[in-house]
Amino acid sequence: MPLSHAQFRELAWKCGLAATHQRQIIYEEIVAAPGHYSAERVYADVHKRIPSISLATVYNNLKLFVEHGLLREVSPHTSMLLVEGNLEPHHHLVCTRCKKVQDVEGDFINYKKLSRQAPRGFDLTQPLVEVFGICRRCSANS
Amino acid sequence: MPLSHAQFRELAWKCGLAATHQRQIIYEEIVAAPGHYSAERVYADVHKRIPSISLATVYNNLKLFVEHGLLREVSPHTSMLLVEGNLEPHHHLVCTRCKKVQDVEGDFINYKKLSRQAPRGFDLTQPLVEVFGICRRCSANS
DNA sequence: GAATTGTTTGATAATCATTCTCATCTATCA
DNA sequence: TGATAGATGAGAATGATTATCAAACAATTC
Repeated sequence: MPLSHAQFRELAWKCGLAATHQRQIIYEEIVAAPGHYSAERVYADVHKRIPSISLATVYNNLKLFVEHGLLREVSPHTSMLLVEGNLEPHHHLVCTRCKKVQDVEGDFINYKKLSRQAPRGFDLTQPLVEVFGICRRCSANS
Repeated sequence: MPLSHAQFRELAWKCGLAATHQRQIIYEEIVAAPGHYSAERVYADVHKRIPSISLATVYNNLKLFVEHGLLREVSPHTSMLLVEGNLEPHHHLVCTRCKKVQDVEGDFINYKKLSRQAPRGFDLTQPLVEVFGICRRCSANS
């Protein structure tokens, strides 16, 4: 999904972010294919196109993109930053053993009940759910 | 909930773990009151009773207890190890901003649908669910 | 209850993802 | 053009966790 610089500039503009070359390449690499991307992975990919890129720049911009809603953080709770470009509502299945994350459709949740059970004031306008279990491969090896 | 050494020995016995003094105190400190305990917190509490305890020992034993089902890991996905003694089925509400975790009753999930939607082979026999949102305090400050 | 054997402990070093620092660079506007 | 704010790159710093390893201990056997 190669964006024109103008297109990216407009996107960044809406968020009040400067449309730098590094930002555009970082964004492109993530949006190019669906999936969950670690900072290291993004760094490796972007490094092929901008050899002088710094890992800190990747981290800075991933966090900025997430803050501004251009990317989604796969799990706001995880030990490793993972981002995804898929902004459609969906949830995640996480393997307790190997920590791998897979997407799952979300209509197994009764939102009415959930918000009734949540403490007053807890904002669930865009609830994101992570379901833990054991993936096929890990349950085979045990 | 002070356990006799004999009681703790029996508990450890079932898991094939030696009933050391350190282990008993660590376990007692967590089971004494409901709540989510970080390794540092447990270390601080246990340190009052066993000043020579090492942080590594706390980590080792928390992980062993979790492996053997004596404690539950609050989030298998988090950057900080948190454990709880509450083994009753329940789920967690996590604030995306401040990362604080609260308990929530679990019957907002349609397990039938969930397992239909999960990929074949994904083991959901004891699903643990984390729901992300924004806690009252954080949504007030924004 | 002493000897033996394997496990556990404590101190500390190592690891690893992430964040910080700061000098340099870049873009944009006055 | 020069000034100003923001972005970048290199590497050091951080902080939670893990690894290492000698010394201490628990459990089993005699």
